[in-house]
Amino acid sequence: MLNKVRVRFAPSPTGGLHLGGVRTVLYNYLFAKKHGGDFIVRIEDTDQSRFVPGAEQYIFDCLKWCNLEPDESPVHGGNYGPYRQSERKAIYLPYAEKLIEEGFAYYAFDTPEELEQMRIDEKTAENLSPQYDNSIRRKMKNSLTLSAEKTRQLLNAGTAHVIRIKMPEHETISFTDLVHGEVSFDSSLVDDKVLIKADGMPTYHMAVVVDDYLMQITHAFRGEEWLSSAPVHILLWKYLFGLNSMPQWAHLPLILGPNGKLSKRDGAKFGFPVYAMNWTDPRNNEFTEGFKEKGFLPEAFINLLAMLGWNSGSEQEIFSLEEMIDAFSIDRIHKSGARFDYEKATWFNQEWIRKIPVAQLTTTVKPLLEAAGCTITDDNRLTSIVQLVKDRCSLLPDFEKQAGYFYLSPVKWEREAVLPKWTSEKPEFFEQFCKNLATIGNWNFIEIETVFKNLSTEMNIKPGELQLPLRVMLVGGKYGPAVFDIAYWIGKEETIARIQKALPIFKA
RNA sequence: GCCGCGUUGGUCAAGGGGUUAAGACGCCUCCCUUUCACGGAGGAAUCACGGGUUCGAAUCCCGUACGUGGUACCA
Repeated sequence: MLNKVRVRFAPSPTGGLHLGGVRTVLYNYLFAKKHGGDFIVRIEDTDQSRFVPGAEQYIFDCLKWCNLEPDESPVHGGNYGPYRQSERKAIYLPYAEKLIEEGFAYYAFDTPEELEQMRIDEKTAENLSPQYDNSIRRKMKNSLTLSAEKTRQLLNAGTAHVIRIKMPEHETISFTDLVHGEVSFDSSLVDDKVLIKADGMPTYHMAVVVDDYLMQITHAFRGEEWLSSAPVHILLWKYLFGLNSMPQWAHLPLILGPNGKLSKRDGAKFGFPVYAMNWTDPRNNEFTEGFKEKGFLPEAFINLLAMLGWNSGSEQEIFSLEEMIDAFSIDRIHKSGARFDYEKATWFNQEWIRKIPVAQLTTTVKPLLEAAGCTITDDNRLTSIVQLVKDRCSLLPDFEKQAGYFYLSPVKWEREAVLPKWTSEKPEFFEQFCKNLATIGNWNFIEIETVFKNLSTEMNIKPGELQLPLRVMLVGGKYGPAVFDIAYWIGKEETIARIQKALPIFKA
């Protein structure tokens, strides 16, 4: 590659950041870093009616959480700004006017009502959604059908108008997509897309081309939903800047939900997140859950996303960001959409909980436990506890159950779990056990176990029949690591206290 | 409807003319553990369909079906 690699993620700040969006960011980022290039975030806020306050900040918060920081953006700065299209409004019109001069575009004065009427009038069984294309445009009110004088008149009078591209007739437009290979379209089947809207803002089509050129983008990754409008972009590049400077396109496969395209509805319906972080729409207070708050580690989140539509060709599935950068290549991106599997997603998280350094894990788990009511005064003790239980957790909130009882005495017990084996000599055992525990000088799990085993031998009760009741008394249920480890970390007094507190409830 | 893109177990996928068609998630059985996990050993389950081309097709070609995206002064 001759030029420095420059890629961009271009979201419109209209709501939460979707799984697919984050994956697009990730592939951009991986490719840029792999080739020593720049990753740019450009905000595509050309639709003022869809502007949502806070959405832009939210996007940057998500990128930060994922550790996918841009090199250039409205908040990170850069030499190709401004990075918000709304702030670039004045840039686009001259290019559109140039297209008109050269006969590649035209003014159109049709009102929204007239367009709607056209769609009704022209609709037939063979043409369910009529487009403003080469067959229709000669029936409409535009600078192609109006005299030059009339057009000038309308323009001077400030008549509302748009600028549309004039799609050529029967021309095959083809290009090589980095993911799909050769793709071609018949130009007469593509409509005359609006380039500049009546409010003077460019549409996406105009803005991507001009901005990608001005920002010297070399590779353009975007979702496959854009593939159908690629011919418009190709033509614009050809007319405006020449095909030689056009970025290489890579249309990424879609991420699908349990049935069809993945939507935030699916998340609500099936109980998994689809946004990177929690998002509340300020317009209607509609809340959508995020992976972060659901208890995913960012390392796991980007890892699982990377594997949805790409793989390294090896059997490796767990990748750190650095490993992904190293292994990434566009030619191993799949052509077909991938269905998102929440079970597998949680497996990735489980793997990452085990993989990241325990100190780092502890830092993220601590506030969770505190929020659940645990008072944590000794970080070293917490670290040991996290180490002890982390194999049992696949989502961060699992730590509340698996580590909470080290701080909070159980308030209810799974009596049913022990009742079947709860014979009359058991209470006797535990009362004596408490007395014996009290005599232990050096409180460690070997001592505790020894005392336990000795007494069970003495009373002729199988230790196995005693362990489960002990566990339930200490933690409240059938879970957690080895019982004697638990007793050790709870401490002598607390262990005895918990047994004595639970005993009457089991007797009843 | 029209146009584009796609189709390997339930899901993610390797493989791209000759393979017993990898591996992972999930599921099932067993071992370990008298908790739950982790770990270990097994198991069930796949090339959408129909035609070609070829000695030979999951792999190449053509149809069909299905899925998916687009068909806005939204991105």
